[in-house]
Amino acid sequence: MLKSLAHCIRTQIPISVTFFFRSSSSSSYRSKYHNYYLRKRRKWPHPVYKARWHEKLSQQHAMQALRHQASSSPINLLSSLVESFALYNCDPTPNSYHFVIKTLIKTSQSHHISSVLNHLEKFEQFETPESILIDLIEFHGVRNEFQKAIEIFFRSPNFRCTPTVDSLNCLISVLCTRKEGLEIVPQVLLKSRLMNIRLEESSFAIFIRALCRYRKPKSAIGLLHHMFDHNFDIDGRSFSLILLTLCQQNDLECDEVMGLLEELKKLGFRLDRTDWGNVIRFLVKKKKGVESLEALSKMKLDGFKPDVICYTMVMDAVISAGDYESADQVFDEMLVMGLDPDINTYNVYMIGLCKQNKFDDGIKLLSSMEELGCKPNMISYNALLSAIYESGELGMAGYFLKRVRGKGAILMSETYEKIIYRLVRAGYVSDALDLLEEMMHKSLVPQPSTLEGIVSSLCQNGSVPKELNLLTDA
DNA sequence: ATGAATATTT
Repeated sequence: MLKSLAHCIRTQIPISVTFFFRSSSSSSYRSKYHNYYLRKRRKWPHPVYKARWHEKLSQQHAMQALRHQASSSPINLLSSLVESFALYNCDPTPNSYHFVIKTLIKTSQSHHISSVLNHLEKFEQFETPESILIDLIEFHGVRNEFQKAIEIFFRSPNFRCTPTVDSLNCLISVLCTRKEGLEIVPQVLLKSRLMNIRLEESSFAIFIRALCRYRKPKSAIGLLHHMFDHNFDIDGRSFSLILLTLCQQNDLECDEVMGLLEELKKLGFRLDRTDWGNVIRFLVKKKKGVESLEALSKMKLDGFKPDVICYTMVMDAVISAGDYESADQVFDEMLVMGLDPDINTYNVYMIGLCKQNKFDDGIKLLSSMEELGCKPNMISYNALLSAIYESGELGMAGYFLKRVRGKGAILMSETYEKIIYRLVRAGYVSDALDLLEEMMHKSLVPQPSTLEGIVSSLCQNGSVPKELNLLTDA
C-alpha cells in the first residue's frame, strides 16, 4: 500500500507542476493530464486512502498483540496470529506470517512451520512476499533438508508468489553446499526454466563459487566460456576466485596455469593488485624466478605499485633460482620505490647471502638491521649460523655462535642438528655432546641420525659410557 | 581483504 501511495505521489508531482506552469497554449497536452489528475483526485485518494489507513492501524494493533503474545508465551503462534487479527477485525499481513515463521525458527519449533504454511496457502489471499520463502529455503538449506527447500521453491505459486531468480539463486546456493545437493541442481534448473525463471550473472557466480570450492577451476572456466558466448557480464570476483583456485592447485604445472590465465584475459579478465599478488605467490611457490620477475613487471605495467610482500616474494624466487644479481636489483628497486624492507625481506636477502657463502656480508647485514631498527630474529641468526657451520669454517663458526648467543638468540632444533653434525664430523665430540644436552634440556627431540652420529663417534674413540646414558634416555 | 622468510646431500 505504501508503495502505491509513493507511486501516486511521484506521478502527481510532475503533473501538478505542469498544470501550474502550462497555461492554455497547448490544450490537448494539458487536458490529457488534467483529466487524469482530476479522476485520480476525485475517485481514488480520499475514501480508499482513509479505509486503508484504518485497516493499517488495526493491523498494527493486531501485530502488536501478536508480538506481545509471542514474547510472553511463544506457543501456538498460528492461533495467536489468527486470534489477534480477528480481534481487530482485519486480515493478517504477510509480515505477521514472516514474524511467526522467524519466531518458530528462533524458538526451535520448526516442526510447526508446515501447518503455518498450509494455513498461509489455504486461508490467505495476499501475494506472499518472496523474502519469506527465501528465508525458509535458507533455513532448510542450513539444516541440509534439501527436499524441503526444493519443495518450498516449487510450491511458491500456491502461496500466490511468482518466484524470481532471487529464490532460485537461494535454492541453488543451498544445493551447492553439498555433493548430494549438487546432483539435483540440473533437474531444478530444468524445472525452473519451465517456470520461466532465467539464470542471471548472479546464478553463474554461485556455480563458479561452488566449483572453486570443489577445486574444479577448469570447469569454472568452462562456465565462463558459456557466459561469454551468451553475452553475460562476468563479475571480476568470479575471475579472481578462479585464478586463486588455479594457483592453489598443486597438481597444475606453471605453464598450464599461465595459459589458463591468458584464456581468462581473453574472456575479459583485468587483474587487480590482489590477483597479481596471487600469481606471484604461485610462481614463487613453484620456484620460477624468471616468471615471477616477469609477473612483477607486468603488474607494474598494469599500473599497480607492488608492495613489500610482492618484492619479498619475487626476491625469494630469484634467490631460489640462484639469480643473485636480480635479487639485488629487486631489492634496490624496492628502496627506490620508497618501500621499507621488513624482517622477512632482510631474512630472504640473508638467505641469499648465505647461499653465496658471503658470511661477512651476512654479519654486516645483521648489524645494519639493528641500526635500521629492524631487529634480527631467530630466522636471521639461525640461517647465518647454520650456513657458517655448513661451510666447515668451524673456528669462525664457534666465534660467531658465542657472539650470537650474547645477543640472546635462541637456537632452533634444525640449527642444533646441523651444528652437532658438523662438530661430530670434525671430531669435536664433547662440544657436540654439550649442545645435545642443551637441546634435551629445552625438550627438543634430536633426529635418530644425529644420535647415531654421536654414538658411532663415541664408540670409535672408545669413550665413556656416562654420556651414553644421556643418549639412551632420549 | 590478501599474501612473504631457515632446514632435510647425515
